[in-house]
This record gives sequence, C-alpha cells and structure tokens, in this order.
Amino acid sequence: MSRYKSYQYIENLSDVVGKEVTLRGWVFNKTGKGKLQFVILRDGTGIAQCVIFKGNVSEEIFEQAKALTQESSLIITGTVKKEDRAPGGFEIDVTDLEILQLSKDYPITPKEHGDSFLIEHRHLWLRSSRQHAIMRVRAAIIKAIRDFFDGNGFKLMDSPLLTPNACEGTSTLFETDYFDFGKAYLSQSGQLYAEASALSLGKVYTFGPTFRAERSKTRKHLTEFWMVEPEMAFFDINDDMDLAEDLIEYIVQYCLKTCTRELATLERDTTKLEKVKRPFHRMSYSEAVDWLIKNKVPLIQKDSEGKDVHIHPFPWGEDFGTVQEEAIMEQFDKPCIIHRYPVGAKAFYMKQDPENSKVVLAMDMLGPEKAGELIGGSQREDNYDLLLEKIKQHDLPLDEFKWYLDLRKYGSVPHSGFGLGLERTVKWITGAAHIRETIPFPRTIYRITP
RNA sequence: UCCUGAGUAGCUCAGUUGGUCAGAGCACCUGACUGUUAAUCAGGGGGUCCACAGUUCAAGUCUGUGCUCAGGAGCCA
Repeated sequence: MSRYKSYQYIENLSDVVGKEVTLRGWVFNKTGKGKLQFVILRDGTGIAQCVIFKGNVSEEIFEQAKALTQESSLIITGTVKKEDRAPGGFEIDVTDLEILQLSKDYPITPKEHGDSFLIEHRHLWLRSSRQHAIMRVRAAIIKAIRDFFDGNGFKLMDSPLLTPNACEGTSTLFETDYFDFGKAYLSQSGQLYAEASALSLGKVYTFGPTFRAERSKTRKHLTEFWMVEPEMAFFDINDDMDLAEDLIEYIVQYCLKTCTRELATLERDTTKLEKVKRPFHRMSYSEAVDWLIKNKVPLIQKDSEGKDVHIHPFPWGEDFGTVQEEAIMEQFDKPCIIHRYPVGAKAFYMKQDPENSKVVLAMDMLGPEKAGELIGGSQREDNYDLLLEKIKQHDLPLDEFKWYLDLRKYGSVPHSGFGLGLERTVKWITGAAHIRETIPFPRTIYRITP
C-alpha cells in the first residue's frame, strides 16, 4: 500500500475514536488558557479540536504549541475522543506535534474583512470556512451535472476554446493575435460545435470555460465562467424544457443529499431548496408580458440624458431586464421557464415557431430567490434556407459558418439544447452574496490577480 | 460606456459647524490563567489620514483634478 493511503483525515475521525492518530494540516484557530492550549486543526476535509495540556507533553512540545500561529502547518499526534463541546464533534488529546512551518502575520483574521481585501487575498481566502464550503458545493454540483448526463445516455464532447468568430455574432469577444491567418477569439459558447457533435453521437454535452468581454460589473457576472451545454438530436423545445427541469431538480436534490454540512456552514435555508421539484412553472413570453401589464411593471429605458424613463404598458417585443425578471419570479418558490421569445430579442440560430412567425422556440429558466437567469436554450433552426437567411440578416461572415450550414445540408434533423451557467447555479444553491465567491479564482473586468 | 458611493494603523471603522484631532476594537509583542469556541484581564509597539493643486492664520475635514475600489444600469449564463 502506498504511503499516502494510510494518511488519516479529519472527516474519518468517527472510525478511530479511542485510537491514536497522526493528522496533517493547518492551524485554523487557537485559543489557550495557561496550561491548556486549544488548536483547531483543519486538513481540507474538516476541522478538529486538538488539546495540548502542559502536564501531558514535554516542556518543549508545550512551548511549541503555545507559539503556534494561525495557518501554521503541522503534523499532530494524539488520541481521538468524542467531544460535544469541540467544533467538529471530535477532540485530539495531543501527545506529540511537529511544526512544518510557522506562519507569521497571516492577513485574514477571524474578524470581519471588507470585500476588496478578501478578493485581493483570494489565494488565502479559499481556506476560510465559508469559501471552503462553497468550493465543496461547487465540486458537488459539477459531479451532479456529469452524473446526470453520463447516466442518461449523453456523451461528453468538448468544444474548442479558440474560434474564428463570434458564436452569436456579438462583438464581446477576446482577441488573440497568435495565428498567421488572422485573429482568433476565445469562445463565448461551445454550442455550435455541440450541434455538430450531437449529429454524430445523438445526445452530447460540452462542459468548459467561456469568455465574455462584456463590460459588466455586477454580482452576477464573470469575465471567465463555466458553462455546461447539452445538445440533443431529435429533441424539440418541449423535450428541451423537460430536460432542463430534470437537470436542475437532480442537481439541487443531489446537493441537499450530499452537502448537508456545507449548506449548514453557509447557513443556507434548505427548506427553500427542498421545494425545487418538478414540475416547475412555465409561461410563454406573451403570457409574461400580459402579467407585467396586469401588475403595472413598466419597461425602464434611459433617455438621451441618461435618466430612467418608465414605459407603460410594457411593449410586446422588448426583452426583459432584471426588474421584469425579479417581478415575475417574486411570486414563485421554484424555477420558472419562460419560452417563445420575440424574434428580435434572441440569437440567429433559434428556430422560428411554426405556429407564430413573430417568436422563436427559445427558453430561459429563471431561478427563485433572485437567482436570475440560470439557463438559456432553444430548438435550433434546422432548415438550410431559413438559417442562411438569418446569417445574412445578422451580417455574419458566411465563410466561417459554412461548416455550420453543412449540418442542415447533410441529414438535418430537429435538435435542441441549452446552456447552464455553473457559477450562477453555485451562487443560487449556496446563497453566496457575489458570483466571485463561486469560482476559485474569479476573473472580472478589473481583476486578474490572484 | 453611463450613474451612484467609498478611500484614516496589518484589518474593520469613528473622527460633529475647519481650531489637543492622530483615535477605538481586533490582529501583533510581553505577562497571568486547566475547558477555550471571535476566550478573558494587565501592559506595549504600530500612521504618506489615496495623490497633487487650491482656499485659509489654520485642512483628515472645504474646492478642483487624477488614481484605486465597490455595485447598479445596459449586455448576458
């Protein structure tokens, strides 16, 4: 057996009550009272209280214990006992300890800190209990996503990150100058490639980072974020919405089951998450507009002087902003899908509704508790001529989309898909105040370090 | 890009109408303490009040410009 397999971790202490163990970790906190020192040790899997009593160890060991500082690294040996007074529920009666490195002036104290101080110390902030819990929930959500798709006949088919053009034709792209043949861009969506993959493997998903050079500066936006995008041959918009509901229900229920301790650390009200069961709410864009009009929610626009202008009643055809989405979601305690948006509000590749040429077969899933847009998806335009027309209308470079049009030329089928924003999902489930807490090292418009 | 707000000790902040106004708590150092949970008690060190210019007898405080940060709009997941 290799050596590391015998390492004892705090999360498994319940198996070794009464035995002597050796733990490796960092000083999370320390308090003392004369001849008695309490060291809260963290090892990545949890925290355990280690007690050093002057009478039980050599003078040298006791002096070392007294000198320990926050985030010093150490190896500690002692007997495990169950102790309700101790954080974590177990206590180590220490017989020996070895300091690996004594930390000095660790910047993040157990007291309060401001947002910008913490984000500047993100590399250390990750060690604190809330951030630790959020990262564990993030890992659980990623596992839930992969388990869900792998268990339902999907194949992982990753899309390239370097692309020759904008997927949705907007100008919010990061440029690179490396290639001799001209500019290349960082991908803002893997969808177009996922469509090609779906026509090979049937049901696929692509899961990776995406990049948006939008100059957004809010607690819901990142410049670099992760997105999972399933794409399914033969799925229509209704299948697409059903799948989105199944996925979200699975993720939330998986987290409730496996992240009890983390959600408790985060003081998340889990009764709200327990309500996230199918069927979710659904309404068409037109029904949503009727609701906004009935409830006197205006369209808010800026005039030439930058002042807000409230427009009553909400005009059909305008896209929803945060005000409209939050107003609609206030009445619901589980997600709501809004579908069949006006043609002008959505991307070029979305299929026109055969029953109403003014709308496309698009759908957005909004989360409760001000979670915002979690999912955006659609049935794709599968008719060659209509898609060609749309590409021309949007002034997109036809050369770059030739391969994409081929998908409608050689065995075109109805197909659908959607994108789920990973960090927005993490933010919602953990109740994190800001999206930058939901990714290990956030990239935003004014921050690239650490 | 636009709008709003903030910048004082390592951290979080107070500082009134311009005049003992360089302050507190925490962190750190020294000492006391056998049950601490953000321990407690006593003592100690620690400052480019974001920068520059201006008004004034006098600016942390008022004015202007700049810098940095925050979160909201738009855009989006």
